[in-house]
Amino acid sequence: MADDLFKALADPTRRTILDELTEKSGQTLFEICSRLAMKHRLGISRQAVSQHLAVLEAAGLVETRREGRYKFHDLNTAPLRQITERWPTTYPSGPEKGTP
Amino acid sequence: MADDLFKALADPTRRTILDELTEKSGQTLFEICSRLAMKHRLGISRQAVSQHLAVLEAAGLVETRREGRYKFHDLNTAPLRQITERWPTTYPSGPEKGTP
DNA sequence: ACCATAGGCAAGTGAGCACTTGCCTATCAA
DNA sequence: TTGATAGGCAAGTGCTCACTTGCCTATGGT
Repeated sequence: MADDLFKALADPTRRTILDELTEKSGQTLFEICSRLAMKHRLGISRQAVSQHLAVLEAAGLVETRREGRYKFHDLNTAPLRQITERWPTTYPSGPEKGTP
Repeated sequence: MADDLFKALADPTRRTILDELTEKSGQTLFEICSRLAMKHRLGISRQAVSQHLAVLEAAGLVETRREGRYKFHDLNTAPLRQITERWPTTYPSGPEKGTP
């Protein structure tokens, strides 16, 4: 459902998590937590990050794989394509297209 | 700010408005209202649509121009580009636009 | 002038969401 | 086993947001 995708992108913390996974995919929950605290100065609980990851996973933006007691989170940007497919972005390389 | 963009996309009614403006750009408020009622069976007040359009305009997705007592709303999909610029969608062969 | 049309402003309400708190399960090392 | 690490589940709280209600302004036709 497209609803899950846009709802997942609506939160700034979730977008920061996507940024972190873009920089390094395959992180664990605790790894993401400490990165958010260090780099972004986000005082956020582990449970909150876990819930964010669940929302991102429901949107298909994050995929998970378990190995022992670790759960790794991988980024999947494929669902983002349906955005520009739904509302095509007119690239400025085209000829005079009307918008001044 | 990117926050306005994703907040604007978070609501399903606003996304439907973007769909309508994609189909026909330059509609007035009442035109959008009646289209939402007819085509999408959305029982929604005029004020609600007006507030949605304000949010879309704050996000830069809709631009307006006044002519007399009419206010026309035009779609601008340019802000959507920053989404796939922020999280690049992995295309199989570089920045080509052709679908694989 | 009148009146209908097109749109704007502001306060109030209800529901959804982010976040916390607290407790529980599973895996690995000593 | 014990203890520490990695993660999950569920109820509660505060705040944001979508929508309504009501009234107001401006433009155009007759």
